[in-house]
Parts: sequence; structure tokens; C-alpha cells
Amino acid sequence: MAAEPVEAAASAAPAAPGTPGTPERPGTPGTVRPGGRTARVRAAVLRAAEDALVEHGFGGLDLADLAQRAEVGRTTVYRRWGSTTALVADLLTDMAEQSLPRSRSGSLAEDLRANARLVRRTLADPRQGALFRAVIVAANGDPGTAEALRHFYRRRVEEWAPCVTEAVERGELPPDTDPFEVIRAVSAPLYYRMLTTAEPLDEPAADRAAAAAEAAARAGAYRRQEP
Amino acid sequence: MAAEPVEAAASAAPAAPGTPGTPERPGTPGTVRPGGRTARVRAAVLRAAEDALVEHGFGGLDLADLAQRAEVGRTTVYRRWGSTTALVADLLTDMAEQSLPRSRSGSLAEDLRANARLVRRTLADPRQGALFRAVIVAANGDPGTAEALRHFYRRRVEEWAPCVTEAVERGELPPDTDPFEVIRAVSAPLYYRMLTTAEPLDEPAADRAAAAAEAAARAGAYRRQEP
DNA sequence: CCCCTAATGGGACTCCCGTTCCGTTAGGAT
DNA sequence: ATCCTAACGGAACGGGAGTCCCATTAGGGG
Repeated sequence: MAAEPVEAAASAAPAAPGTPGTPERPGTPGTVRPGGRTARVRAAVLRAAEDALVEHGFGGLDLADLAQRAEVGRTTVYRRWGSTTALVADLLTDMAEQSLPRSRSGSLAEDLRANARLVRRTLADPRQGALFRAVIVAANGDPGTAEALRHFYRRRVEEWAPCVTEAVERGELPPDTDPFEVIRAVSAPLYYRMLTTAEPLDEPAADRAAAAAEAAARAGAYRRQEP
Repeated sequence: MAAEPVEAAASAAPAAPGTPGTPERPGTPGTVRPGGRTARVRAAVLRAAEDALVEHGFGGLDLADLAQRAEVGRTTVYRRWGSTTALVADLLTDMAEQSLPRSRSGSLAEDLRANARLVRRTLADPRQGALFRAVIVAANGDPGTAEALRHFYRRRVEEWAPCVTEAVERGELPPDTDPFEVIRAVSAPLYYRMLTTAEPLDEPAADRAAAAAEAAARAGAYRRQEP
């Protein structure tokens, strides 16, 4: 991954329970060093965190084990992130920066189906699916992580919204249709399956989700004002 | 660590209120005692678990604290349930037995909206919402708990399916519409909001979920066979 | 190239979760 | 009513997660 600038851990900044004059906490006046080593450590830990989350889930996330995987000192992990939820929040801001290219076929039905299938494939994939599950679990246990997750999904939805906007411009959908709401409507049943009912996440399910969202959108269910 | 048969009634216990705990010692084929004290302990612990989950979420669930709340010995809690996930699984089987009465208005749109509003109100309620969140989090970290959650939702969906079936019989919906799928389609966007995007769970959102599910159903998006 | 210090890392220490041992209580069968 | 034993509870133990202290390393400004 790219060595992006500064700490994204602003929202998940390590709490400083120690004495209030203690140096070496982020926020103290002086030069911040986002430099090579720090970035390298962050990248190594985040990648190790992904692996650990996939293997043992969020509940089984162990910062000590993590440090060993990343070949980094335990102290460093505890100091920089402080908690498992803060670490996952940082991982999420990192994930939010990697954007997936979306297809633009010019047909609403096709675009929605492509989106549904992409989401489906992601959630059904053993590695990606486990990661998303873990990340969502973490977000539901900590406000900061929840905010990071919210940001992640906003990014994803923004990428796909244009295909709805264009359909509105073509007159396929009611003029005051909320594009975000339509895109989210595609994902919702797939996430619902993964998180609660545990039913098979197969391709027909994805196509049904896309078709349902399209039908509902055409019927005006996602208009901003009620008729 | 070797896991002894401590595995309590959790993973597969279809327990009635006041149900026997599972016999524990491998070599004691003696009588099981579903009796008063055991049932009382279970009820007290499950109620305390609800409170604790609401207050601190699943991640903050502490069996020792739980025992104190329930005025029960720590050892008892560890012996009977063994883990926090197993305890939540037992709580879920208990919750599955309390059924909510549903309204039957004879109109598909109204029934779906009533369902959506009920779900919405439940998830938006500080107590119930926190409880559901915690329970879902627990289920996503343990297969046994996931099975219990699946069972819980099957019950709930079965209760509401008839209003779809009747709409099919009245000819309002395509004949091969899957009733379960329609009911789940109502819940999905609401759960999606709560678990991932954290957008407001207000009444318009509920009504939109109901309207979208209805429109999609009418359009044949939930038919068992593809056209 | 050199220095200053932010950042890392090792190791010891503490505290608490989960387990084990064993005595006590109470359900229910006779 | 009495006995048997399933189930509960107190207390001590062990281990691992998280913290603290201080020496070491390396970024980057001069």
C-alpha cells in the first residue's frame, strides 16, 4: 500500500491515561515524524491485523500476537493504538483510501447488478468476508470505529451513485430519487444475510438484491419527498 | 487449552423457561434436575446478561460482574455457560420463545409498514437496540451463537410471513413469491443502517423500507424461479 | 555529516479473567 | 420425612493481557 501521509489515527488517538506532563505522546509540541520507520511499522501492523482478523475474528484479536506477526515491539502497538477497536478504526481509514474501479455500462439494471455481484463476491470470499465481518463487529463496539466505518461506506457509495444519477437524468427514475439510498438498498439485503440470517450468499441472491432495488427505485420508493 | 465438556446448554439447547441445564459430568448418568433453583439461577443470569449487554455491549461483557449482578456464584456461571458467546446463545433461545403479537390488517402495504415500524422502533429503542446490536455482534464471533440467532429470526419471520402469503392468494403478488424473502427485505435496510452506515433510524426510513419491499415484491423480484 | 529527539523495543511488574478444588445447599425420588 | 446427589458457592491458584520504565535506534533539520 502507498505510504500515505500522516496518522489517520486522529479519531482513534491513543488515550493518554498517564500523567499530564508526560512527553512522547502525539499532540506534544515538537516535530511529528510520519517518516519511513513509522510508516513501515504502521503498514506492517495493519497488514498483520488484517490477517489476524481473518483468522480469529475481532473477538480473538490479540495485540501481543499481532506485534509478533508484524515483527514489532508489543509496546509500540499498545502505545500507538492502545486498543483493538482503535486499531481497526485505523485499518478502516486505510481501507477507505483504496478505491475499487467500478464498471459503467450505461444501463441502470446492469450497473446495479454489477454492484450487487461485487458486494456479494466480497462478502462471500473467505478472506474478505471474514475481514468485513470483523470490522463491522468492531465498529459496533466503539464510536470511533463506527465513525471510521461510516466514512468507509460513504466513500464506496459515492463511487457508485453516479450510475443512479445518470439513470435519473435519462428519465428512467423519478427526478427526486436519492442515489445513495438506491445504492445502499442493493447492499442491505446482502449484509443482512451475512450478519444475521446466515443464508447462502450466492449469485442469485445478488441478482435479486439488484432487481429489487431497481424495481423499488422505479416505483419511487427512494424519492426524497413522499408523494 | 483443552475444552472439557463444560459446553453447556448453549450451542444447541432448545430450552423452555425453567429448562434443565445440561448434565455435565461425563460419568454421571444420574437424574437431571430442571428444578426450581436451577431455573431461578438461569433466569437471574439471563436477565443480568441483558442489562450488562445493554450497558457495556458484548465486548464489555464480564462473567464475573454478571455473577455479582445476578447474585450468583462466579463458578456457577463459568460452569453452566463457559463463555460469553455461549451465554448469549442461551439468551437468544430464551428470546426466541417470547413472541410478539403481530397486527393483521388485511392490507399488504399496511402489514409491511406495521412490521417495518415495529422493527424500527425496536432497533431505535436505546435498550432493545443496544441488546440486538450486542447479540448480533456475539453471533458473528461464534458458530453456536450464530445458529441461535438464525433460529430467533426464523421464528420472527415465520410470524409475519402469512400476510405475504395472503396477499399472494388475493392475487396482489406473483404466485411464486417467497414470503420469507419479502419479510426479510423489510428488515434488511433497517439492520443495515444500524450495523454499518449508522444513519438515523426514523419512521420515514421504516416506511421507505416497507414501500420498497412491497414494490419489489409486486415487480416479482422475490419470485422463487427466475423468469 | 552530525546532532537532537521522536519513536521503537525489551523486560519486569501488576492485575484480573478463567480454572480448579472442595465443602455446602437444596431438588426430588422413595 | 429421609436420603442421595445434582447443582451451587467460596476461596485460592495460574496464566496471560496490558502497563511502566528505561535503554536503543533512526528520521530529518541544520
